[in-house]
Amino acid sequence: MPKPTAGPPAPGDVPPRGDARAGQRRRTQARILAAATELFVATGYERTTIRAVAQAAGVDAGLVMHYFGSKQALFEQVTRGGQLPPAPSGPPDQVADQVLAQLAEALANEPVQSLALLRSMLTNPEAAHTMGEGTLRYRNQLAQAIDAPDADLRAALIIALIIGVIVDRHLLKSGPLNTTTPADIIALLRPALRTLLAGA
Amino acid sequence: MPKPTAGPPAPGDVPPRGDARAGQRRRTQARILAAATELFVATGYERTTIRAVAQAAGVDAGLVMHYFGSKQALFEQVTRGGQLPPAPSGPPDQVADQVLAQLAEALANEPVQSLALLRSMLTNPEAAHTMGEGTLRYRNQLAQAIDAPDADLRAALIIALIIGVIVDRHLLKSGPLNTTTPADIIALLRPALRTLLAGA
DNA sequence: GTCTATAAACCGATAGAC
DNA sequence: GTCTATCGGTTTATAGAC
Repeated sequence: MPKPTAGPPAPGDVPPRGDARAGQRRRTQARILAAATELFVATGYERTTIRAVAQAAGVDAGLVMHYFGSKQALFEQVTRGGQLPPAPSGPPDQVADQVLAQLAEALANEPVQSLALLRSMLTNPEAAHTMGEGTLRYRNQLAQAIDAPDADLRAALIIALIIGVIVDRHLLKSGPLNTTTPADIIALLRPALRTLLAGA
Repeated sequence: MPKPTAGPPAPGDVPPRGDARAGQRRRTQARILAAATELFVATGYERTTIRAVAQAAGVDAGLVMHYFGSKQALFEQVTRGGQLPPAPSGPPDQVADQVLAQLAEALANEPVQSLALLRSMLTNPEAAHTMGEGTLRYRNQLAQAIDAPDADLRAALIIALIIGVIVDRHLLKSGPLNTTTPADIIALLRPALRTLLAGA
């Protein structure tokens, strides 16, 4: 069956004036982007094909290329905006609560842009590089809130813990971490985080 | 240059008796396995090609298939034997030290079989499944050493922390975690681990 | 025991019809 | 604005020569 004809042409539609065309284009682009996000998060960069994205969005593969230029550019569009939270600051006492609040938020609502990056960070060089830049920024600001000679190392361990927890819950999904409420998780993590933040 | 002729034929060699052939075969298989391990660890399952493995081992691509049957079977051969440490037990007080000792060992010497699995666990279903089985076993035994109603969750968080640290050090390699001695790392981790293990 | 040749499938990307 | 057709490249895997 070479012609599923899903959606976009809309046989009995209004005559396409300039505005209607632009609107149609925006909506189709958004549908492609949503489908690409879902597939990149689910299977990673390498296993996600332009053809599969097009099929999931109900359009042709050529159209995806026409709108986004290349597979790499499409991936960058998906992961753009997946920036980490504004980075905690202030007195060391409050930093723990801020970090835990951000983690709880990430555990409750799936941050799809970040998940697309996380899924491919071990196998795609571009994803690894983008992730590295993001964590570097976050780590530096986190280290400033730690009053200890090994603040950098402590910040790095905190980030490793956070990434491990998020990966387990949203990506690996194997174990108790994805059936437990965020509140229960951060309650157990609070004392551990305190020991890593306690510099002075 | 279609004929690098690297190694195996050995022009002026002894006439291949039965034993010599078997020895040659074993050595060639070992070379292929070593090359495959290196590439799987470095770039993951999808980006590692049979052709690249063959070239790195100095043999032909057809020979790799002849010996191992398929790419998937080759990957299983590489990751087999990558079993986790015997799992800690005993009084809760000693468990922390045992886990930290195992982690220090994994941080010092790269456990290549485990690293091959870790590299591909987010993008390859088989790798994810094998990892899931391994961590399930380890988590159950670890939970038995924790005297608390939420022992399973605590064990899962400990594993998430360990995986996060190992991934950062050996795979991502971005940050202070891969330039710090294992002793310094586990020294910072000990108090955090204690809070996660403290059930009673 | 090792390699050559090739099959069969799939990919990203391009050019152009409608 | 959307789709058809296709090119050129790469992959795993097989069959068979030496």
